[in-house]
Amino acid sequence: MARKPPLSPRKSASQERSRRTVDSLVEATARILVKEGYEKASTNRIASVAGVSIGSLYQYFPGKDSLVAAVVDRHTSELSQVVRGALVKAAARPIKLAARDLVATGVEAHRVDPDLHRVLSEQIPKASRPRNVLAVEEGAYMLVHIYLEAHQDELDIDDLDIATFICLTTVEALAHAAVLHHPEMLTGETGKRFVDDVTRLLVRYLCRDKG
Amino acid sequence: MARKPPLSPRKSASQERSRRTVDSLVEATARILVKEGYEKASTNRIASVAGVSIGSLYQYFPGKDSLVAAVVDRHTSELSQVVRGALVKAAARPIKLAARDLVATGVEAHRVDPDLHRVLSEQIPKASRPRNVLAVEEGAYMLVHIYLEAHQDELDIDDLDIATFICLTTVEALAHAAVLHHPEMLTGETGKRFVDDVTRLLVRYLCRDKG
Amino acid sequence: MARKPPLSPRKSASQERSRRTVDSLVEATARILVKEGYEKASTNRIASVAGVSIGSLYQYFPGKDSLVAAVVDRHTSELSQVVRGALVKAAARPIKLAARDLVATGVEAHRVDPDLHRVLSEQIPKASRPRNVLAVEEGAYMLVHIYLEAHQDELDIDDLDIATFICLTTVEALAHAAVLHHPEMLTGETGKRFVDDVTRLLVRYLCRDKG
Amino acid sequence: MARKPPLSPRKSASQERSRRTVDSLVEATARILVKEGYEKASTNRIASVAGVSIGSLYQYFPGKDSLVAAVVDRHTSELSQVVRGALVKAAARPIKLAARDLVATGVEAHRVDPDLHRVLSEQIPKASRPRNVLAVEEGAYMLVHIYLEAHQDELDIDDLDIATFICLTTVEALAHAAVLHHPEMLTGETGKRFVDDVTRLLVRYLCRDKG
DNA sequence: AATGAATGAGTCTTCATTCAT
DNA sequence: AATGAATGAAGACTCATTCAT
Repeated sequence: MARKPPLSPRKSASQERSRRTVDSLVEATARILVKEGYEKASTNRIASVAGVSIGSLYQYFPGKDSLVAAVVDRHTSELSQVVRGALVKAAARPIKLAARDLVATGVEAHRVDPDLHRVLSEQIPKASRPRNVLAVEEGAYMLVHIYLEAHQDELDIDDLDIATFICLTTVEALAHAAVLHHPEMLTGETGKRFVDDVTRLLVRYLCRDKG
Repeated sequence: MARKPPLSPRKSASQERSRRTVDSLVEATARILVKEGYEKASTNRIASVAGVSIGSLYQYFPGKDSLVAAVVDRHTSELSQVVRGALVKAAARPIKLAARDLVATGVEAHRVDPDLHRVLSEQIPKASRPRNVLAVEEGAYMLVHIYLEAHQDELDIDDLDIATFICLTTVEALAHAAVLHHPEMLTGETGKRFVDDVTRLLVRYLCRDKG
Repeated sequence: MARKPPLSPRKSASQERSRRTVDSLVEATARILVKEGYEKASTNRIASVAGVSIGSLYQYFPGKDSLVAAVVDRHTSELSQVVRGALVKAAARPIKLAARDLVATGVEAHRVDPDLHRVLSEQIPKASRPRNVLAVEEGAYMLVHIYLEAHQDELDIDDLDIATFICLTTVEALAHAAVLHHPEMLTGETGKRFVDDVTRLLVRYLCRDKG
Repeated sequence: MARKPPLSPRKSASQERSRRTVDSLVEATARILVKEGYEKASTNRIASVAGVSIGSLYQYFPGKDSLVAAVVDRHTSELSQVVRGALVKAAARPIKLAARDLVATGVEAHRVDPDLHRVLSEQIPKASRPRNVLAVEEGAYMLVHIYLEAHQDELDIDDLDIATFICLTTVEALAHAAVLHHPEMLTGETGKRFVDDVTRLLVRYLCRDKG
């Protein structure tokens, strides 16, 4: 077995055909991951599902992990779009509404492609996660941090770092667990109640007096 | 590729000598997992690190995942002892104290063997997780559920299931993230503040009026 | 133990290079079978004797038995050519001559590659025998059956099936035993006498009056 | 894997208990051979089916092949009893009857334990066949040879060796093929006709004028 | 650029056999 | 004598990766 190759693609597919090749490879990887899991995702398999020769695969990706990383990247970008926009909007609203937005956004994000999300979170060695992911997390962190800072006078908070960490971790974990393990908790009446509850969790935690 | 072997051990070593063999195998698996990760934990490697022949390994474990499962089992048992006792004690106390206990217990549990815990939670295919784990989770769920039920009149809660889910998921996630990603947040003054904050998060969420 | 892989090859080598690879694998298998027997014919051994990597072997053959089957196939095809032609010719001749042809053909067939034939008949699990073999046997059966049917009036036979079975089984067994266990019986004067005798055996059995 | 050990048992089980142990081992081997085939007959398996420790197995048998050889031996002895007696009796009768006896004996012999016989003849490397087998074959050969010699004046035979060879090989092959591959040919009316036919095959071959 | 044949290190697993108890 | 834990050589097979065409 050869040594671990780098995670980034080999060349930025400039030409049209190349782009299509790269896309089908990433797409094939995602499909295999979802339908058959990480173990079954061998490079040969991926190439064949993508309708591309194994040689070409290695023309664009230095190795298996790089493909997985590309999938993570792509998925993260999609999340990013959902999250970034929503968060920026929320930043302009008062706490109670902003909190609700944050929660809703968390759930929304986890719903982008739950099957893929599950595989990525359950089967992919965290080592393969590219900078991308961190970027999003840090972005969210900063936005929330800044928001809390700006509203500090309305809030009952000592340590902004801790508060930011708690809010984000909590929302992420609840959205994640709800979408993946208790999807029934997100539909109908219960769904509304769940979002209400999580929002209340945040608001009461953050605000000076009772919410 | 070989058929997926079952997760449960092949025979439970009765004689003294074989118990030692089994122990060193499980121990070796844990060490490799922590130091080199799931991928490196091949049966040959495990056997060699355990100072045991590969044949003996297969005498007691049908395959790699069964060994990993044994490690998870062992670790879960250790957690279990910490958690179970603490939770039962907490069950007898008023909410504010109980909440603090819950939080402390969560942090405590994650501190049992953080390195191992990290590997197990980040790299082990969920499929390898044995019944054991679920048992503990369900146990905790029940305890909390019962507690909330018993204190329902003091609380501001509509849906007990949602509340239980939120409390446990939140505490778990925060303890997990804190121990693994922000250990500095758990020491000294900040540490105290962190536990305070999380406790407050729970209490304010649960209780009727201001916390 | 690995799952029993199928007997048929994985892909039929289209390019020049791969055809050579496949050929040397089959050839190597045959050589090992003859020189060292079935047990020694491991896939690694075969690949190494063929001067081919083990990976390539598995690219074309799903497992050991598939290689053996290919050898059987190849040998059977060679036999087939000898037998088919001779039998068809014999079909046009009167009984006494046809019988002698049948016997001679049987001996001839067993002489194609006696060493290989011995191994194949003595050491190869019948399960590894491909469709091919049956085809030849059935072909011969049909030819003889039809021949006897056509000459029924000259013959002293009640049950055509039994007669066909007896003739073929007998010739096969005698040719086989003679070639493999008593080659001396097939040379010079004795050889002639042997063929005469077997022919007489058939003719007297089949014909109405004295032979 | 260790070198090929000898084929003969280690010690003649003199004591009662030893005898039972040896018997159950041979019996277990036979059962496994019949029910699961040669490949599945591992020494550990045999010992466990025999209800004997693997250590004890090696106390009595130097290796796996020795066990198989013992099974062959046992089976051959049983055949031997059937064959020897019948053949000796037949030796005192005129040709036509003797021939019929020979044929009947052949069929009878193959019916002793057809399942075991099939496995032994199809799956056991001929190398494992002990002296025993040869002894029976040679015994039969001698008896027939002597018989033909004694009746030479009634017969139409040049070469006694050839004739003996032909008779025995033919009967063996037909009985074998009939029992194993066409059992339906041995029952009822067809069964009688089959034996008649084979007898006629021999008689006409051997006798001076038409049979 | 694309192709796909070839590679071989490395994994899993079995099983005949030994030997300490 | 019996036991069964331990051994490890050997075999089957995969899959990431290279490279000649």
